[in-house]
Amino acid sequence: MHNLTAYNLNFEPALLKEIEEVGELKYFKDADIIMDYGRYIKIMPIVTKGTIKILKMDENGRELLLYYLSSNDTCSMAYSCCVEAKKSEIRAVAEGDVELIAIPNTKLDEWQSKYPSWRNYITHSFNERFLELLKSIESVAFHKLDDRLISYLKDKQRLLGSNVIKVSHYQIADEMATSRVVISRLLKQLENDGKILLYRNEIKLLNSFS
Amino acid sequence: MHNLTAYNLNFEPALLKEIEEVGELKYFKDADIIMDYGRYIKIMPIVTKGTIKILKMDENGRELLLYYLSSNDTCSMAYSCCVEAKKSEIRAVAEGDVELIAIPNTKLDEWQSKYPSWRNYITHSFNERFLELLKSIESVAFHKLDDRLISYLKDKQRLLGSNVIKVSHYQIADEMATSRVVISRLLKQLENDGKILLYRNEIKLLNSFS
DNA sequence: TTTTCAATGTAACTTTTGTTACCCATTTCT
DNA sequence: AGAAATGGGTAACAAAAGTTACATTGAAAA
Repeated sequence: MHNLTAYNLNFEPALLKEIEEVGELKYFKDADIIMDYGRYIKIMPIVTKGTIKILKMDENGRELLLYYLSSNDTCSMAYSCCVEAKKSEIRAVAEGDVELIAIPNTKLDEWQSKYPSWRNYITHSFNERFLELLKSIESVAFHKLDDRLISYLKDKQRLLGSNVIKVSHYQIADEMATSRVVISRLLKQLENDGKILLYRNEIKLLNSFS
Repeated sequence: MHNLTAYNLNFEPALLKEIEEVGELKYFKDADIIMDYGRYIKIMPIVTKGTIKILKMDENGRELLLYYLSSNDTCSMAYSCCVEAKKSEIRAVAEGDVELIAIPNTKLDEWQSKYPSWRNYITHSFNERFLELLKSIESVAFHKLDDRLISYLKDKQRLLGSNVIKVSHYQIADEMATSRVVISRLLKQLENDGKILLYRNEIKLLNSFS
């Protein structure tokens, strides 16, 4: 029913059966906050449909988009928070409709001892998230805003599978932890360079963009 | 002999025995590169003495200090690289003399199924490293250089257990991915504010610093 | 339709950071 | 000792990013 095999996770039948039994399907809609700063987490999510964005916030309320989770992904933060009963340091927000399987924290360690495929999955997830954080650090530490903006737009493009990105300058500024004026300025520059077209709440990436 | 119990790791006796058997003690001296970009990793280190710094490098050769590993810590990157046979994305460098136990990659998964304390240790390590990366991102994304420099100095202070930090402006600039002139300028400002004293290859943090 | 509001454009200015260039002092090498 | 290398101070300038302020435009609500 949850049909995780379809997504190439290669879980053992016995594990799939257990997931069927204890995993609870949950649904979220655009902009729903799935996980938040300082909140305790009692379930580990496995995303089955849609996209979740993971954000880090500073004391002054500015945010930074770290990475996206999509089908088959899980949140490593959630895993260790569950197992160690710690508070979340990040915020997870639904981008569009999201479906996920919620695994109760009581099962996580148990499955680690029983199922090699579960161990693989957890290790693999941690590694992927780790690499994404490294990419994120690289972006912020080594690249200027114009480059980062281009990366941001490319990520959106890949994620949406479309050259038309429906987003306001405010949203971009938020997710990149800068101000709207700066983003507008850089976007206008990209438009002047013939790489994008700007409309209200919409950016169109031209062929010359990539 | 390796005496890991002394460090509060709470491994089961049977696991300690296995570590005694297969773990190999390795020694490094200041500035030795323990792990490097693009290199395959076949062992997982558990630090028993000294400090290791973990760095990320960009295409142009600039580096950024991510965090330190000290006694009882392990490198999560190493763990997943071992298990998944992937190349390292980071560089690990000894700060002073370092002793570590090298665990062969063949044991990592096996112990996960056999020893709850090993699972705890791995999960805990991943979480700690994850949180350090988040701190690192927060620093670079949300804070200005002067704040970051103060954090840098505080970290060194804590690590060395001393108010006297033996380091050149060049080194600081390297680890913070900026230029020497900028660091000298900011340090001089801190000195003028009466927070530090500057000498050749040495910075003394005054009481008013913290 | 008129009003209201959110989204964007843009100028002018400040602050922060990076760069270049050249200085002097100390240490190390020959 | 003299030469060379390293570490640090500082000025002057350039580039990048942040800030403030205000105008314009399009969309939605009254």
